[in-house]
Amino acid sequence: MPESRRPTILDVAARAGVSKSLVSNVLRGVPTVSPARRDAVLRAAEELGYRPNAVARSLVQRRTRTMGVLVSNLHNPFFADVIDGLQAVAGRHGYTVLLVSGGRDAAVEAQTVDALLEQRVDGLVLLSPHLPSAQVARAAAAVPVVAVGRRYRDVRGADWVVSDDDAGTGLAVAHLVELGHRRIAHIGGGRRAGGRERSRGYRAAMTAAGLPLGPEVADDSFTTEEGGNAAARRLLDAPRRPTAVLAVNDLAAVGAMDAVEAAGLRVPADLSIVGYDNSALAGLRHVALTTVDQPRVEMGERAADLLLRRVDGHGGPARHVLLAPRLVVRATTAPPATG
Amino acid sequence: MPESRRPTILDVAARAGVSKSLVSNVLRGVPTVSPARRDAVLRAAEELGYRPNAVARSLVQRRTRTMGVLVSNLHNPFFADVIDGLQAVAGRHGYTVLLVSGGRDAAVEAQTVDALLEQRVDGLVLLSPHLPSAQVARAAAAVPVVAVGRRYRDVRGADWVVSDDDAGTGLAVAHLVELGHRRIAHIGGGRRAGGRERSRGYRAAMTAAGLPLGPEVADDSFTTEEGGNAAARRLLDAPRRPTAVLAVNDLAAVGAMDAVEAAGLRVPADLSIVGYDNSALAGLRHVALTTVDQPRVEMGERAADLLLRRVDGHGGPARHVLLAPRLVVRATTAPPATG
DNA sequence: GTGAAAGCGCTAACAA
DNA sequence: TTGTTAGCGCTTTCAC
Repeated sequence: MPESRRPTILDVAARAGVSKSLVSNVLRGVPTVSPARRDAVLRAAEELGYRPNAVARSLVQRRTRTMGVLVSNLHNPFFADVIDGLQAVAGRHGYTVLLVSGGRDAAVEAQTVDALLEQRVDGLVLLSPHLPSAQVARAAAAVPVVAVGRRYRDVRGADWVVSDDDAGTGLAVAHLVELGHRRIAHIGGGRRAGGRERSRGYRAAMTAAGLPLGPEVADDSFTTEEGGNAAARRLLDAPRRPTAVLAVNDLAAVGAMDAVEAAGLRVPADLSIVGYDNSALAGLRHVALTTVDQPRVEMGERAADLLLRRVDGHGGPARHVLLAPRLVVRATTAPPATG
Repeated sequence: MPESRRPTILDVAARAGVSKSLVSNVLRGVPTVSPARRDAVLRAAEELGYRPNAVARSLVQRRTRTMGVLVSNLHNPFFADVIDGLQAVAGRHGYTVLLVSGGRDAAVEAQTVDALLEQRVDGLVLLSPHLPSAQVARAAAAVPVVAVGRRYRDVRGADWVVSDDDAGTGLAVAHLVELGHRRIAHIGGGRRAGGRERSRGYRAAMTAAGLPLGPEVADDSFTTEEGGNAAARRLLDAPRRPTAVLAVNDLAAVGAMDAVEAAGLRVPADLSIVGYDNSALAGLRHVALTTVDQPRVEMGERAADLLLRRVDGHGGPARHVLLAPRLVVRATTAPPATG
């Protein structure tokens, strides 16, 4: 039950028998306060259960020491690690991270950004792949903005942090090639989940290895388990069956595994499969998927760094951070069956 | 790039040639404003890119129209749905949900609650199973508090919303009994993840069905895939092998599935397995786990309802909401092998 | 060392 | 219908 009225700095001052500015000084750790008064103030605050009002402080300081974070969808496990990284750095600098979910709806997302801006967050981190550039630009006109996982090339002044998806699929292809695979199929994600970059990396790496491309299928819908399953069924129908499949993400890879097993083939003996994201799913022993890991926590840390720098008034051109992914080899890849 | 100084209501007033209270009236939709002035104000606001300062508004109104939500761990997919429910109801009432993660650390969590309280959130939703009662009581002294997924019996004034775990495992046992199982083993979660209630429900249902209890193992560590795997290996060593296993959660169930298969048995032909939570994992075709679903979204909605009621000044004794779980039958349960 | 006073950007009486 | 005024709870000069 909330008490009748919450104590203010004036109540503390009255009880300690000092002025409110003295209370403020004590609470902010100003050193030029006599020990006696300091104790009196601290005691009074304690006794009253005084809690400073950050709203009032923010108003006069014209900064809230909060960073707003917009995520489109809390179900995407990718976000959790990024936010952990964000929060670690933010906390170290006395910042609170205010997380809001856009609820996967473009209109709601725009509103949500506005709400954050009205709350006067000192900066904004965007973890929403489908926020339109115009919205981002609008936000960036008000506060520093850094996007994670998506490049906003057309927005001046927004920093971004992404991981190098081109390189990631390159890593996967290199691994398969090293195992001896030559017919490496690809399930692409269309425009979703870094689909463009990942497919491009696949092609570049195949070409670099002197291997023929394909078979390759791609669609926005292939980023789910169902989609990966459907895609894999199509690939298995190909005249010469591939010996390995590189999927756009882990979910698609798991869907593909099922299709392969349903076709009476074994993973990895008959067909190797590589995913992307190193999600919790991939790490289950029941799945044990070879996959590509994005440095999610580091992405969050770097994003927070960039934002805090801007918030502290450092200007300059937009900064872009490209982080290297890492291959995680588990049990779904092996040399191709001979013959 | 943030502009030099953000426009205030005074800037808008000056540009529109009216007083700041008139601007305030227009922006708040007060009806007694002449159309001409209204248009002038709206135009001025638009031209200046004016965005109301919620900090100032909150200060004078002594309410922020925000609800703080503490989650202990963003990786737990349980939270995402609850928050979706929370946000849906909150949004409908003009409230913004401020989500913060406690980072799985008790000290950090306490600080985080304090930060939320200093931000003067109008109410608090606790989605953190291990926050100590003392903390909750402290918070509840300042603002309305509702806990989700945990009962705080010793905290006066905190509402809570939980799902009926006793009934949930009861449902699972009933399903297995109906299939013809009589030797139903149980992997308990100790004190974690509703372990107490779930194990109690298992025993009650077994007894009610006139079946002998056990074999049963339980430990805090059995709530992970690894733990479920270890637990299942122990159960399979039992003199008379059970024909079904009820696990404390989906992760443990998946771990158990692996142990069963590693022992050369098939699920569900040789052994049925039931999980708990209906996580995304359970729904994968690769897993297709029979499990118990908690009404997560509804839990969030109810929590928001309770909180908003309190925020609107409705007092009265603490309210407790107990929601019914639901059995989701998939492919890991079947009649026991005869003989 | 301490206190008085001004003001952050807004809302909400109250006057005009 | 519109404007004036007094705060909301705090920080921050600036005197003393």
